[in-house]
Amino acid sequence: MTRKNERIVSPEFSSLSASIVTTLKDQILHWQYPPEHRLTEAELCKQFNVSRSPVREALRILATDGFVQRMPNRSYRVKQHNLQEIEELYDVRLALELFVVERLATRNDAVQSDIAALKRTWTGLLNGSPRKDEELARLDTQFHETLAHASGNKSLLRQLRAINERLMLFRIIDFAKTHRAASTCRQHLDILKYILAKNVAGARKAMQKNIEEGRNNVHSAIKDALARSYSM
Amino acid sequence: MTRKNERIVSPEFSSLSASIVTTLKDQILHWQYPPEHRLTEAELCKQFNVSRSPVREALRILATDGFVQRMPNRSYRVKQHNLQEIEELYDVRLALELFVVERLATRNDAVQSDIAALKRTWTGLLNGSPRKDEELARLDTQFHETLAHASGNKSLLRQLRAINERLMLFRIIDFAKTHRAASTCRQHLDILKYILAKNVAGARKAMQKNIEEGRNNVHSAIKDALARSYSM
DNA sequence: GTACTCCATGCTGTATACAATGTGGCCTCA
DNA sequence: TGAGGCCACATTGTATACAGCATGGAGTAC
Repeated sequence: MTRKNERIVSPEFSSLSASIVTTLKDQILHWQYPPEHRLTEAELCKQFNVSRSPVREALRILATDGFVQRMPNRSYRVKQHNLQEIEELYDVRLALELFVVERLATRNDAVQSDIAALKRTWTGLLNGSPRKDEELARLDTQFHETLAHASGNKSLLRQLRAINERLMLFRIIDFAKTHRAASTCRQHLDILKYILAKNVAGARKAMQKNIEEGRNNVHSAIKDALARSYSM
Repeated sequence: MTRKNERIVSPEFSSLSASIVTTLKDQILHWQYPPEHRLTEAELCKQFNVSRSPVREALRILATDGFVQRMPNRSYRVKQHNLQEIEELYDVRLALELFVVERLATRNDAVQSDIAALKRTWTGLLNGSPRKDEELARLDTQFHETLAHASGNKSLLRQLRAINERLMLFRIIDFAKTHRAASTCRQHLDILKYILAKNVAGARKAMQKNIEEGRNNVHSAIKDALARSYSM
């Protein structure tokens, strides 16, 4: 039996807004709201059974994280990522991650354990049973973020995380492509190999290939989707 | 004669919080508040003669922009950038800007006018009369952001701007170094030269040298400052 | 003198009331 | 019939009241 004023929000969060943020992010990522959907404060107040203060705060956070678009003195709307923006984010990833592998291949001080763990994981994935798209997308994200972590630059890692959060939607599309899983495994193992061999140029090339393949998959998938929606 | 309830905030901002944000940023950048200084909402309410709502919003924005540090359920404090964080930010700059010059040197489509304008500006600065540190820091920032703009990646430009905002304090330190102005001019002109010559490796090297010199200046200046403050 | 408890205080977190702004529809007038 | 002005409504911006958490100091036991 639910009491009238019971909170919908998960208890593991100290503040209401933080909980609202994660819930909304999750809902947006799972297409619960269509792009361009209008979000009003009052509506969310009812949905979460809280007052406007935490809802407002959550919306501001979502806006800076790029999940919703704020229109001053009007409402918010679920952000529609256009093709160009996605390409741009993939390029920023490229910039950051090429730097990461270069750093790792140049001075690999205390990161050997991280690299070794990744090697085990992705060798296992290459030979193991197939996984769900969403899980692969998550593991792929984890691979790239682990490398960034190993580079020791916390600021860079934070930026990369923010980008990956926004791209998660499209990474899932990426892994819907057949054979993408196997090719990702091989590419990831390549990257690790070059890092361990301290081959900077090779590591950069391997990383570039990996990211560009993802970008191309997403690009064509979205163009197909647009073409289909126009023809309807 | 000031009326009792007159606003201190500038009128060019639609919202109070936006005005508070820029004012506080400016004050923090000009050492109005010492690092670690505690900022309470009530105090700022009095200072700006507004209620807690816009002040709270402003503080959240400043926290995500890295100017203040939020301590949940406690107050905020003016962020003290330690040496490691600054180094990290310089590395993120490096990652982004190496990508930018590579892009510019590879496919320089419609950016010729931007590049040419920068060339004029910095040739003039090399031969012209000396400028103030703060103005040089501003011009330097502008140089790097113009290149990012010319690369056409709006997301990357936004990230770079955010970083530069945080680093402005230290860029001014950088240009306090004698001869830094002249060497910056030469390095900037070098970068432009290699871009126009479509020499990717040269452009990358030149950009790296320029950024690293700034980083080293800041590094030694801060270490000196710390040493002095410990000996007092 | 030290460590522990408890409470007062200051501050943020949340709720709600009021002000201001933008939008859409209706009405009027040419 | 079409354009422009005006008003009502929906929604955000701002102010304020109340709740709850965190800290530090007084007081007490040992």
